[in-house]
Amino acid sequence: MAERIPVAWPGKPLSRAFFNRPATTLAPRLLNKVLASADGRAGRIVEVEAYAGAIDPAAHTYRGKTPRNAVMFGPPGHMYVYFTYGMHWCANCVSGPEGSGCGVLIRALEPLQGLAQMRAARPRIANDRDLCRGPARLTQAMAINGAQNGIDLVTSLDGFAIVDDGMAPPRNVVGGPRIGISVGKDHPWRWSVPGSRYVSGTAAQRG
DNA sequence: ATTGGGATAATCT
DNA sequence: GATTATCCCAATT
Repeated sequence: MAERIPVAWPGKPLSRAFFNRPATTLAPRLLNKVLASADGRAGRIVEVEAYAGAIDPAAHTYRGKTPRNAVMFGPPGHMYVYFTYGMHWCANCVSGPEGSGCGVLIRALEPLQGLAQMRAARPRIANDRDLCRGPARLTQAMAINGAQNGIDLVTSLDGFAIVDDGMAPPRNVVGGPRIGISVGKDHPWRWSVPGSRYVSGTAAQRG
């Protein structure tokens, strides 16, 4: 049996049960949790989007299971990492119930630890605010790519976990429209920490 | 705040 | 074979 490698931020890794909720329920609850790696990096989740499978034309899983999206149809708590726009990786955590093809896209982090490693991974970025401000930026900063597709965030055997360090999600968050999609724009399934400087998008998109 | 270039895999016709 | 994609960056206004 492999040994669990502690991640960089103190707290309790989220359980399988925590992830086993519908994406639209899980997403706002992930705000203020911490995505952490075993190699010393950590960032607080400040922005997320839910993708709701068969009922959501913007979801990769809308048209059923394919080799690319297979992880999303698996157990909750695993990470679905996909490549897009010819150059970018984005990371989701699979939500429940298993088989529903639903997940939550992590869109932005407030960098907490491993800043030097993040800067090294994104050498052109002058401002630490922009290290993890965007779904493809945070994967670069955290060193997430296709090699992490399908890893289990609950056991954290593959070096990543989402931990609860005691900070509650913001109260009274409201969902807004998702970003970067061409269909399903009517669903208000994007949530962020109000007032956070580390949320992605333009001022208009942030509200 | 807005533009346009960048570069590729998966999926659809 | 064509299209589009859960975007980023640098350069402009």
